[in-house]
Amino acid sequence: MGANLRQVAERAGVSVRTVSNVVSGFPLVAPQTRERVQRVIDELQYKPNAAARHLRGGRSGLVALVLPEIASPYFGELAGHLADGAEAYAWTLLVQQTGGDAARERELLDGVRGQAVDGLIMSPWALSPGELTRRPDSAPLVLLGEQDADGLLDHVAIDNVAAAAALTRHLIESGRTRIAAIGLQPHLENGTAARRARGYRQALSAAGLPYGKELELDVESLHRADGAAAMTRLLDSGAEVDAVFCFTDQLALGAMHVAIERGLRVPADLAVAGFDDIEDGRYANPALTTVAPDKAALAEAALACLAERVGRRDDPPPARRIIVPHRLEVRRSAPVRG
Amino acid sequence: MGANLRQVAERAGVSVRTVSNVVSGFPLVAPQTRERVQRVIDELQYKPNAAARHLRGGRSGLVALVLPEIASPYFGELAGHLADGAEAYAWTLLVQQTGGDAARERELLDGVRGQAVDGLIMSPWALSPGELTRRPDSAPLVLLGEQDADGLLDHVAIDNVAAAAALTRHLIESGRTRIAAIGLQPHLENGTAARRARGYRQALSAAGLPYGKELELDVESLHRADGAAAMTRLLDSGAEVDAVFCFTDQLALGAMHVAIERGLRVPADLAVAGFDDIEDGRYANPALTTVAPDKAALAEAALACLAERVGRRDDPPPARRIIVPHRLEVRRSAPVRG
DNA sequence: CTCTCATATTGCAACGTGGCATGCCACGTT
DNA sequence: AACGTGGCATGCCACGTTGCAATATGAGAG
Repeated sequence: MGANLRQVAERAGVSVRTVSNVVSGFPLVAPQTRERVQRVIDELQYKPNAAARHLRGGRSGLVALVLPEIASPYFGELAGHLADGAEAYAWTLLVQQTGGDAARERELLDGVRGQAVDGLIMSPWALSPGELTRRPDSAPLVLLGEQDADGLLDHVAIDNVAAAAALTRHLIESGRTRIAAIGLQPHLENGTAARRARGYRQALSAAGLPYGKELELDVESLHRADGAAAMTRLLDSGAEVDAVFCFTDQLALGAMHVAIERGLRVPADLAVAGFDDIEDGRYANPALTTVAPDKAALAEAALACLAERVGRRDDPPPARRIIVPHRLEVRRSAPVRG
Repeated sequence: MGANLRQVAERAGVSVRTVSNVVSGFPLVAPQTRERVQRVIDELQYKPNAAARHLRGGRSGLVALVLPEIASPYFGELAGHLADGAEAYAWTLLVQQTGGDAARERELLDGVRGQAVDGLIMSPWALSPGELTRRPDSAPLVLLGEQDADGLLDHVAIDNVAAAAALTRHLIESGRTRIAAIGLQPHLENGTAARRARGYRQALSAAGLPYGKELELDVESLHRADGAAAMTRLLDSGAEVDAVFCFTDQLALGAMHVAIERGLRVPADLAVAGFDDIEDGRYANPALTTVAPDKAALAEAALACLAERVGRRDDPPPARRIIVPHRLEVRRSAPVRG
């Protein structure tokens, strides 16, 4: 165990309180006292005790990141930005995986580690907006991804409908007419897939192109294997397609892998596009066309939003819906002219 | 704020201590008392206060995972396993990124968040074995990756020399004779790259094949971009090669991307192999041959090792070197016969 | 009816910190 | 010389929990 305030105080010949004042930067300390105390602090390598500070002050300096899976590249990259950004707020990030399980999401929502966090940043999958809203007064919460709980909970996201529509338009403009979608998740409350599907259909419909059940493939989860399985189903179904819009890059990479293994040329025979702009997509063969959310901005906005809410617990600001920018990344898998 | 022990005690008409006994499962509590207290606990939704427990008991229930970059797929997957496994020990994982920076590694090694963690699991890059060993009596530490600090610090790893040699032998057996290596990091204290290089050279030398500076490419860091840059250098150098062994899958994916963009056929013209078995490699085009460390075992071993050390702080066990299994994953990028 | 013993419950103290209120001293003013 | 002022330092307490030791209760034996 390291030294505590009392030991520093005894050694410096001052009271515990004075040492505390020095440590916390309280101005009314005589320069020479401050210096003497500081010397003893350095000598004994005193480090403030986080537990005591937390108990006394009610702040732990911890923020929980609650997400389905940290191993997923999108969340991994986001977590990286969040961990970096958290430093500016003197926060440390704590990772909690839900696996997309409703019970686990509920449990973590109610209280991560017995309320020991200052706030939560959560990417909900299985929980409905209603359940997200109906929660006891525990730590402040900021959601990642658009939520229907608009006006009730803070959330930070990109405009999924617009982004999906833009990407679909890009496929149409490049000459594709039979465009399938992979990644619908009707079993999840998380509305992200539904929003991307809406943008996809809007764009097709605006261009007078067909869409319908045979071109829309559900997935259980968002791993590459799910994308691969969906692509297999699509190809086996005999449906005529010249482009596939996958709702995440991981799905797209799995789908593209199967297409290539089956002898299809990407993009000549089949254009493939994804969503998320994960690093893998950039170096895939061919490189993956995708929607690139500004992840750094997403992370920064989530932290700033949470910080504001934590700072004003007595006088809570109204719930905010923060939309961060995205851009289309056109790469070889679905080029401008294909 | 939630209810505390005192409030539960008053309401249940017992002492604070008895409520504590109920909560902690102390056996000497009369069944009906236990039941009555439990009812009040449920009523008030009492949740133990983590800060107070931490202050009183000295255990925070937190374990810091200190690594270069959480967004890197290998570390992301490992973190996923660690977070899952941590639950069995009632631990929560806390993520700290170093970016491979020596100063940052040193700082985190000395004390993450003012000693507020029960232990550290760290993947050092820039710190020398000496510096790792020479540290004050802070939280127990388990290192990921082989370390020269053998006998002084716990570490959990695979046998890098053997794995690299096995992979190189596989390339040789598949008929390759000019085998390059991408991924040496002479500027880092972390000996992993050096170990893989040693295995690579051993296998080449045993087969009577050439190796040397022109076939060994340094990288600054381990991103796909570094692999891509190294491959560009290699191809531009005019060196004759028919296989490339990259010391991580990320490097391999970057390298393979460049090779394919340059019109090389993988594996016909150039076999590419990686190391780590990240999910991207499995679905790359072509799928990446690699060394697959047993990441779940790695995580489990690290946690078990740390748990033992935390449990016996007064009577510390001798430092352990734990080697977990790996296997060769032969895929299309470097098949058996190519 | 008392003594013993096991079971059940309790009060006290302490973990290290920071808010609050107060004490002390020196210095300048009346 | 007495008084007020402001800078500086301090003691006490509470945050919520658990280890320790002590006490209350009831059953069974002598």
